[in-house]
Formats: sequence, C-alpha cells, structure tokens
Amino acid sequence: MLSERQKMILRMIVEDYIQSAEPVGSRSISKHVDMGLSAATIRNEMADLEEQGYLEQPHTSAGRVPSQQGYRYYVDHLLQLGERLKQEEISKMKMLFSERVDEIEKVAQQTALYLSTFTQYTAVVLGPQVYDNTLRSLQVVPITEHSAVLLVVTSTGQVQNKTVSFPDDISLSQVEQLVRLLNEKLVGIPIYQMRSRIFEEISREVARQMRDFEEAQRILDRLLNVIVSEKDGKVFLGGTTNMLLQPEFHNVEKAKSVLSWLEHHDLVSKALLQESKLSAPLSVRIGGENELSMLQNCSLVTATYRIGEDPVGVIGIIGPTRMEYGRVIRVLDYLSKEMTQLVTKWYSG
Amino acid sequence: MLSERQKMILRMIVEDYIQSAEPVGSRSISKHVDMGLSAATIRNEMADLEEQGYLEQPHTSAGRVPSQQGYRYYVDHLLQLGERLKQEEISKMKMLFSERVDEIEKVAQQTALYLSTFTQYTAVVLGPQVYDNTLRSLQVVPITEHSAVLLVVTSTGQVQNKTVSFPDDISLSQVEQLVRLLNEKLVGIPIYQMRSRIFEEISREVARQMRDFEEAQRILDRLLNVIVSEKDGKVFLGGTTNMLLQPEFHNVEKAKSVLSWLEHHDLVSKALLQESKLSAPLSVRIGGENELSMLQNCSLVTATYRIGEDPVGVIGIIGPTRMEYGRVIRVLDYLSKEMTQLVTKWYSG
DNA sequence: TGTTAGCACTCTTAATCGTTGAGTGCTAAT
DNA sequence: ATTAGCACTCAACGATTAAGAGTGCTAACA
Repeated sequence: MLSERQKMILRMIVEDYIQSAEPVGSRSISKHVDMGLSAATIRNEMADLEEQGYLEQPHTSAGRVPSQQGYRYYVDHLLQLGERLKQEEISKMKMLFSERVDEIEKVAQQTALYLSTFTQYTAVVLGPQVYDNTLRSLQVVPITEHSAVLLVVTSTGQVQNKTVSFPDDISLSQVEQLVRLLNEKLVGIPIYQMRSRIFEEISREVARQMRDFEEAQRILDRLLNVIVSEKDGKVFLGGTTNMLLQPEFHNVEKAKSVLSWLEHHDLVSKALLQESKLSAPLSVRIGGENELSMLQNCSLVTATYRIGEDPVGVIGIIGPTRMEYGRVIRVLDYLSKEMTQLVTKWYSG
Repeated sequence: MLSERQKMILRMIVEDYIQSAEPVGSRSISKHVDMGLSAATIRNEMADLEEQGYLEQPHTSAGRVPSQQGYRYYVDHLLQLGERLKQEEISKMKMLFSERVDEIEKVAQQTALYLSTFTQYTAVVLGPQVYDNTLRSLQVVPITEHSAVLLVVTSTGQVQNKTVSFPDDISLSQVEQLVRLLNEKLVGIPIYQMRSRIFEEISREVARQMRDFEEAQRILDRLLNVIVSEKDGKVFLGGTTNMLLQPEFHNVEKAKSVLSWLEHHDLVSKALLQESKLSAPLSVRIGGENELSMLQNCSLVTATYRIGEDPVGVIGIIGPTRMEYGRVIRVLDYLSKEMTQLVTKWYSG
C-alpha cells in the first residue's frame, strides 16, 4: 500500500521522467513547489518505492526511473483525466472532421496523421472491420472480354472493388449468371460464414444450373476469395518516424525492430485487435504487457470506435513506455468519439 | 581523359568501397589479383584520379572514397551489365508473377517487397498512372438514401471506387440522372481534360435539364472531385527500414530525414516522375543530382514499366550513394520488364 | 518519531594524453 | 615508368584523471 505522500512522489517522478527522459533525483523533487520536504526525506521514500517495485535505479549513483509496475500504477491510480484538452487543439481536430470527405479511407489516413502530429508519437488506425458484417449486394461491371470489376457492398456500407480476370475459356455471361446466383443466396449472410455457405449450399445449386461444373467451381473460388479477402481492416500509419524522435530509439537497432514491425500490417492489425475488441473502449499496454518482443520498450494505447454500439475499428498510439499517457489518452478518447460519430453517421444503417 | 589503367583502378576502388563501406587504400588495390602493380604506383594514379575529381579523401591519412563524379563515371562507363542475375534469383522472382493475382495493387505491393528483399535497399513502386487515360464508364451503385458508390473505369481498365454522400435535400434519382448525362458526354475524354470540359459543355446542359441549377452544380462538383482525384498513381514502399541497415544511416538524424520524406507519398511520387517519364527507361540519380536536400546522400535508381509502348509507372530503389549499382540495375531491369508484360496483358486494350 | 543536515562513497561522463597503425607523399634507386 | 623505403599525418583506441550528480547512512534536531 502506498501512502498519500508516496503516491504524490511517485506521480512527480513519473511525470518528471516523462518530460526529461533522465533519471530523477531526490533534489529535483524536493525543489518542486508545493512539496515542503527535504531531499533526504524524499530519498527515504524513494528507497521504499524502489523496494516495492515501483521504481528502478539504472546504477547506484543515478536518480530513479519508473518501473513497468510504476507506470501501471500511475496510469491506474494517479492519472488525472479530469483535465481537458486545450480549446485550440480541440478546434484544430474538429477541422479534420468538418472537411467533407468522400472516403472512409481518407478519414482513417488523416486521423492517423493528426493523431501523430498531436502527440508526437506514432499513430495507428485500423479501418472499420467488416468481419461480422453481412453482404448487402454483389455487382459485376465488365471491363474486357475476360475481366470484370467485382463490387462487394456490405451491410455497413463498406465497399470493396476488385478487378478479377477469368480464364480464356470462360465467358462473361457465365460469370454474370454466377453472380446472380450468389446474390440470391448470399445477401444477408455474415461475411465470415461465406466460405462454408458456398460449399454447403451453392456448390450443389451451381452444379445443377451450369453445364461445366469444374469451370464453375474455379470461378466460384476466385469470386469467393475476393469477397472474403479483406476481412481484416486496413492499417493506416501516421508519423512512423516520430519513433526516431524519442531518445530511447536513438539506438538504431531498437528503432529498426519496431519500425520493421510496423511495416508488417498484418501483424500490427493482429496486435491491435488482440485485446481491444472485447475489453473496455480504452486499453493501455505497457512494455512487457505486450507479448511481442519488439514492443518490450514500448507502450501501446488504443481506443475503439464504434458504429452505434458495435466496435468496428481501433485507433492507437505507439511510443516508448515513457509516454505522456495523460495527453495520449485524452487525444485518443476525443478522436475515437469523433470517429464513432462520423462512421455511425456515415454508415447510417 | 582516363587511361585504361586508371579506369581499372577507379572501378576497383568503387567496387571495393561499395562492398566494405571503408575508404580504400593503395595496398588493398595492389594486392588484388590480376593487378601486377605495387602500392606506390597505385598511389600515384590515385593522386591523379583525385586531382581530376573522381576520388576524395576523408582526411589526409585515410584511403580514397569515390566522389559523386566518380560514381557517375562508374555507372556510365565502367559498369559491366553483361552479367546476368543468378538463375536461382530469376526463378524466385518469376514466382511472384506466376501467382495469380486479382489486383494490380497487390502486384505493386509485392513487387516493392521483392525489390527490397532482393537488393537490401528501400524500394518504391509507383502504381500505373491514369493521367492521360480516358474515361471508359461511370457507374453508380446506391447504398443508402443519401450515399452511393461511384465507380470510375478508365481506358486502361483501372477502377476506382468512392463512396460519396449527398446533402439531404438531393435525391438519388437526381444523381443518377446526372451520372447518365456525364456518361454521355465524358466517355472517351482524357481524365485530365475533365475539369474544363465539365465547365464548358456540361454546365450548360445541366442547367437546361435540371430544375435546380445551384444544386446540380454542387453535386457535379463533388462527382468531379471523385473522378479526377487520384490522378497521381499510388505509392507503394518496400523495405523502408532497410535504410537503417546502411552504415551511412546509423546517424538517426540522417535516417529520419529520408524516412520521413518517404512518408509523404505525394513528394515521393513527384520525385519519381520528375525525370523518368520523359527520358530513357532507366534513370540513375546520384547524390547531389537529386534536387531534394534529404537525398543528397542517396541514390535513386528508377525504371519505367509500360503498357504497350506508353510508360505508365515507375519502380525504383533508394539507397546510399554507395550502392550496388550493377545489381540494382539488373534487378530493376528484370522486374520492370516483367511488370510491363503483366500490366500490358492485364489491361489488354 | 519523523525530518533533515552533513558527509563519505559510488559511478557516470567528459576531457586529456599518449600510443598504435593505416595510409599517404616524396625521393632515390632500379 | 616502376618501386622500395622512409618520414609524416591523423583518426581511433585505451588509460588516466577530474568533475559532478546522486545516493545511503548517521547523527542531530523538533
């Protein structure tokens, strides 16, 4: 258990360290206004806090640095979230959402950019998930003899287009016939059930209606791939190189390990979804709380945004464990709500 | 003018330095097989080469390093492009293009990835340009009361979809009416002429056919934006963090300047198009030959790929001036040809 | 009993100073 | 024209030293 005084000291140390990135000495805490204690007293308390695992000492004659546990305690109990963002910042962010945008992808990209410039960290935005959406409609637009654009519209109004080509020996009309059939059978079905549905119900039907079963199977397969392919939302990054601003990543090795992880969008997407989908709308994972080895020195703060009540996407910040949690959380909170509003309105259904 | 011997020595120095990243001394050149000269002789030639501007000396008692001019001479006159890529590498790359892919974007992305893993540098792929393509067809697919997906199909078969929303006081049927009109008037027109065409011809027409002129103008405007928006091809990056492998970018400052430049896709796209569109299918820009300040220590090697005879896209490699030009050029040459074949076949028109 | 001043001690950081070794330029001999 | 030899230069490295920040502990104090 921590005394009130210890809490206060811990908070000061964390905040000082977040600011300066240098181990915090007893003197600098003691000199702090509204702290009427001598350095010696602080030292005693610090020794206590270290014993309890909230602080660490890089070496004997250095100041203290918050441990992972220290950050955790800070985030859980010492953070004062009452404070609001500055008015000017809010109005800047409002601008983003007031520009009329025609594309959800642009919004995601822009949000990532804003998120990163506002926080000076690296931002990640996971585009809306279509995982448990249902199919609203399927359209084909012919392009050449043997290729066409397939339009997949989901219940949330998301649209994907893919250009598909067909083997020479298959005509467009055959494809159109297939698409008609698919529309009939698949509208209203959740995307994730598609694959099994097709094999259970449709294959039979196809076999009856079309002469060449083999052929039909092949096209069916290709169409299906298009439909379910992008089931994991796209990843948008902002301020990737902000990582390099942080002194903890001046070591090129460490920087590289995180940056190359960020290049693998599939892994990033997985990490973002890991927790946030089920749990609270806001999640803070500090250092070792992340499983991935390249994130051991990082913190990942994420917030979900929703359509109505259903969470459909994630926005997040990646930075060093020495992160301005308060500010980051406030920005994420604000922007995720703004995103929720936007996509809810956008996909008005 | 360089004597044959000087050329040979210059080539050896460049190649040695490319390999080792360390200034090259006279002794190591002299020890080279098929070089029957003593270090002293080499030293004399080196002094000559330096005087003529092909070499530089980091400090008095260090070996020599190629100057920008030195690299330029190497690329222009000393590179032996006769050599082929190893068979195993070719077959690896063939795999990329043999997988059946349904999307040009995937190919671009994959190419960037391969390019970077093959060369250990950073790769850039500029997706096919639609700049001087003509409009083939325009389609609307309604989604909700006040939003629809607009499909833009160009003459090369590229497709863009955009979800557009309309003000509450405009009905879908009005939009459809407009799209019909646009289709009538705009099919076959190069995209880049669109804007002026609309204002010259269509506005009048619209004014006649539709009751509310103001309203029509507003929708028209929005549709137009969608059509011409993505006129610059998308940029795909591969192996961004490979930059950090190079000793010249172990300095975080330098690394950051290049990496953040890479984040601005519009700038990257501009830089790639700057030269390559007009000139030869292969372009090598060394260090200061690039205008951008962050590329002063970099070389940018690009190759175009084409549809038939028309160049429509660019693939390229960014690395330190100390770059394996031979290898890079061979890989780019191979992959750009492969890309040409693919997109030519793909957009069979 | 909690707080604080004082002091010896630890350990990092930066600066200083030879020493080493790679590499050069020049000269004289081949 | 080439090369062996030699004196010279200069970055890189390691050791030594000095400075300074910060600690833990003890003893005095309220």
